[in-house]
Amino acid sequence: MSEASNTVAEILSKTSGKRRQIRPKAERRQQLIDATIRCIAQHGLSAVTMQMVTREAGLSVGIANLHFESKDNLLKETLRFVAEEYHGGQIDIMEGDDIPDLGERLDALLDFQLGRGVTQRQKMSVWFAYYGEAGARPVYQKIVSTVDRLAAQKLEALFAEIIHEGQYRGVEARELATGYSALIDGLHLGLLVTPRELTKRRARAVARDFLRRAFPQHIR
Amino acid sequence: MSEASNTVAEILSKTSGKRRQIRPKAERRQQLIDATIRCIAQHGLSAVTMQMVTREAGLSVGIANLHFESKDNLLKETLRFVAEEYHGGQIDIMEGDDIPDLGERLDALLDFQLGRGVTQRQKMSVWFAYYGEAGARPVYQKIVSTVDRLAAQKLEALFAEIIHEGQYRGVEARELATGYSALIDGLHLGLLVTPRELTKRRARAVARDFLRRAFPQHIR
DNA sequence: ACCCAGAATGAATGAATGTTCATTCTGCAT
DNA sequence: ATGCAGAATGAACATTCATTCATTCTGGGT
Repeated sequence: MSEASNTVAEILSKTSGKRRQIRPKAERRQQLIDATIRCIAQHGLSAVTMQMVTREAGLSVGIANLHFESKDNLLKETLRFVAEEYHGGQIDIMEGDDIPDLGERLDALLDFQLGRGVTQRQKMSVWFAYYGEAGARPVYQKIVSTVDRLAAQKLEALFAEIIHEGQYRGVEARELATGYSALIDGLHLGLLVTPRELTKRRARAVARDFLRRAFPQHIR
Repeated sequence: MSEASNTVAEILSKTSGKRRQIRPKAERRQQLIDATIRCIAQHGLSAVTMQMVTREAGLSVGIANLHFESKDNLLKETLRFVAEEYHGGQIDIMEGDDIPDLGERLDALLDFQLGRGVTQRQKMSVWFAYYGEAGARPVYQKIVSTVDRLAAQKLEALFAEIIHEGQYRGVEARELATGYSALIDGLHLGLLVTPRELTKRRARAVARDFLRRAFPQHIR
């Protein structure tokens, strides 16, 4: 009977080296979201399938519908995660008092927005994949605009502080903040679509140029 | 025999009011591309189906594969059309000598980029739908970057002319052109995703602000 | 008046994909 | 040791969609 006692799990562990593991719901959710991000970045949103995502996560197909109700929901939650991570990071820098100097704080913000390595590129892909669908999907619009609004307010507040400190004339915080945000978005697009023409180095220089022209005393 | 002489076309023309018409290939191609644009804008790139496109065009399903070889090809050609239309329009303005004053020419460019009505919104949707997939699809990257490069060169040339004419100091045409292009792209994104917060009017003001800060003598 | 090249049609086909669920398995509690 | 709650699996199913192609139709040329 020793041969018949081989369980499915034992056979699997011998052939593919994998063994079924039970993990809490929250962990599996994150695992699936991470896999979704990688899949979108590599294959594009429209090519992503459930099979692809679960394979990438090293799990079975059924599990995605166990922890998320549907593919639609998984994609929605993935967008929410990326949006909150990106905007959360910005907000932490902007309202963090660990960098008292306002000019330095701006620099830190720029570093966050245009820095990082491959990971950042993956997030960018996801970001714009959803933007592309946002025109037709109000759900996506809502998720993005909710977090976006808060970040925009913080940025405007930071700019207002800087304008006050530098006693700059003829500039409006609101207008500048809108412009800066748009500029960063546009640079991300350029980095994604035409990486040959726009390097990360140049993108940074362009963004700094914008800030320097607006706040010459704070950005040298 | 009079009853049996009813052709399919005649029956169709009585029930749906439509009659089969033969038109040259080029016309059908454009008709299908236009329908594709409307479908992408309304339903999103990932939801577009051949049935949807051909119904929107008022044609049968088979015809799409007759004039384009495949769905993939139809989508590719649609992107090419939108890209060339947008960049072509910009280039016409930039190198057109019908507006001798450089400041006015800049204004005309801005009008083209952020003006127009509903049509423009449709094109924007298409534009970003493809950007979203570009990270994973080199074909799209190539189409966009090809036309993009030419427009970028023209813009840089225009900026260089303006810098020379105004004898502006401490500004580089190349850097400014990259920044301006990114800014416009970012504003388009904002108009698409958060139309509540960013109106077309404000987008224009922000873009003009950028130009005014760079070329104060040319843009008042 | 008739012909026919090729434009147009849409039912049929097969492949791909999201979702379900009966079954198996794990690890904690007893 | 043992039981069991619920986590995990993946074959099966139903649907949707791109593509094909046999057939029908059109309009210019003769």
